[in-house]
Amino acid sequence: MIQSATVHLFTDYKTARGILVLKPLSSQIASLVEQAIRDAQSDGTLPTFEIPSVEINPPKRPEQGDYATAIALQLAKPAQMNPLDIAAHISKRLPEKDYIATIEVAPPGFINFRLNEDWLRQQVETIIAEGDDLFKLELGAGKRAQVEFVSANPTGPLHVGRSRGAIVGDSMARILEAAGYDVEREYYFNNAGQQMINLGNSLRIRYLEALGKPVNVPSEDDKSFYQGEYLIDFAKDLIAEKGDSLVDEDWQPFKEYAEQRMFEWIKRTLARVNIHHDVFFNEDSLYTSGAVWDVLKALDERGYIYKAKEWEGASEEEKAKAERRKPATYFRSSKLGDDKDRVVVKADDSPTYTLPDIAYHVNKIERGFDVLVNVLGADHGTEYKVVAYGVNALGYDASKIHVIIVQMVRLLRKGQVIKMSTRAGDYDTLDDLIDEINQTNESNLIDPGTDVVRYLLLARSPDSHLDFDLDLAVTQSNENPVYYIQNAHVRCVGIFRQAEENNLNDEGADLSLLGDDELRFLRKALELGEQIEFAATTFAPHKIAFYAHELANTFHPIYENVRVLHSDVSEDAAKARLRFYRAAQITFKRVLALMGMRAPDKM
RNA sequence: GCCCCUGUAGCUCAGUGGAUAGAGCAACUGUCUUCUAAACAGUGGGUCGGGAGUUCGAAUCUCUCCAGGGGCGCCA
Repeated sequence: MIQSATVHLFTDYKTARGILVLKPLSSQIASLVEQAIRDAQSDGTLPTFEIPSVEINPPKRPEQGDYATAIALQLAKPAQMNPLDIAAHISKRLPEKDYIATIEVAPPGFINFRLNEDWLRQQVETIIAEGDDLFKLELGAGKRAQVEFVSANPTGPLHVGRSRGAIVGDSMARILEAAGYDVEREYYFNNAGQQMINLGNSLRIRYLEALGKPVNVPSEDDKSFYQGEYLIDFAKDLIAEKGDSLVDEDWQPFKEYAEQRMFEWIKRTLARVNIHHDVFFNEDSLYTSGAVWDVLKALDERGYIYKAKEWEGASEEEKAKAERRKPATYFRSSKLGDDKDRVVVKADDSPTYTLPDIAYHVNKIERGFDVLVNVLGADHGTEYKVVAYGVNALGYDASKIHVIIVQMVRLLRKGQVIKMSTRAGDYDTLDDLIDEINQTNESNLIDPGTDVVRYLLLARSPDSHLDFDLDLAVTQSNENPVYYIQNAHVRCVGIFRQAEENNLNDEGADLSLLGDDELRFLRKALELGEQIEFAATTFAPHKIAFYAHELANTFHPIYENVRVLHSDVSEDAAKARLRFYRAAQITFKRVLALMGMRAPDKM
């Protein structure tokens, strides 16, 4: 009964590379409805008007079917007709499809679709056939996307605040991959600025201090000194390597050493949470290539550049001060809608961050990506705005750039907020956080805290401020959604482990033996396509985290009811159920992978 | 003062202009000799911050007010 079952969802959709791709049911139904409206228009039943995009969603109540649309209600005004009549006209023109059992019109004008249950049962085979590529969509097939995220300068270890953007960015990349895009992950950094010189100087001080040389260790008030203890460790390692041979050197060799160590550390931390960048883009290359000055020249040619000593709104004192200075170079962004003009070249002829940032985004666009995603922290909120003005001013299309602004993370321990600041040294690193979760976890997983961190930092709208509750993160019970989801996968694997001992397999399973419980799960599992599509097109990776929880929430009650290895379950039923759990396992594995999490076999 | 984000159940949060606003946790009551109880079943819980508007229909869109967070540098 398993033969020929895998064709239904993806018959029409193959990419150039020959990979099978699925199309979400809601999109398929939406095209049917759209066509039906067009048909009704061309035979004169409906007047001519522009058809809005047809939204198909699973309704809240099961008696309203599996999918529903309110399109007839929306068309009431342009068509100047009763919505119920419109719905009737549309549903009459909908073609028969193997996956649809019934189409009903419900007042005040909804069209409700119910899936064919035989077809639904056969999707067990589709899911198994798709495996790790389950619901790889055609949406981005043949297109390239780039996600830029983390982009922290190597001045300190990755702290929790930055980690949110890291997790969100990588999850976004995974979702775009699932949507069919060819995805590049990029990390933009600068190792040439004042911050890095400060880092070199700070390490030099720690180095001299460790050697017992007379040196003043700056206080916490000194913003140019990095207080972090890690520099004391670096200094010791440096002495072990080079002895006291560097005592007469300036900041330079110290900067190089610190940078290299710091980057290793950041990359190691990122690798721990399953994040790997394809490209590390150094801001400095925009200077050596001349791109920065090209941008300035191009802006100037378009009349967006002027020189001035002061800015509007300066106090008398500031004006007096400015009189004695050389003029700075301004970008006339206010002409494009900005609140004020921005300095792009300082009086000392060095550019501010704005100019290379514009050059960088121009560079990204010129590399030919179809979609660019930029994950930024809330403290950089205005930055992208200025960059977009600059990119547009140069005649490029800034609308290709999608910015995800992630709001702040606060770390809570026993209800108390823990302050985080890289420079002051009282930072809380992502490594520390993971280690703390690991310490209280009794599972056999390696580094279990990484999955907890990935989920908890993802499962919130980026627009929402995030309180990371450490007390919740370390609980190993149903309070913790991470284990709730992973446990669903563990339970599936457990069945197969046991089935093997009992010499039971799922070959030749008769899927018609699957009942309502299994159907409920399959309906939810088939929503994954829509979830991926929605998360990818609205740049909202947190959707997948919520969906994962809903899927587990559908699964666990079924697991209680639908037993495989009970004595009162017939062998045929057991085979069919085993086949079903194989599909369930694949679905959970896929969803966890989309979030960069592991699908453990045991916990 | 200006800009951005947030305000939904006791707590933490979902919610795409549509049908009776959802989930988890917490609280209470039950369920393991059978594939992991890190689970399941059940109960209670709401002026969707306030007000006005647009709409056949608003938690969702507009305006306004209130509260919290972030940003307003010739730092990045």
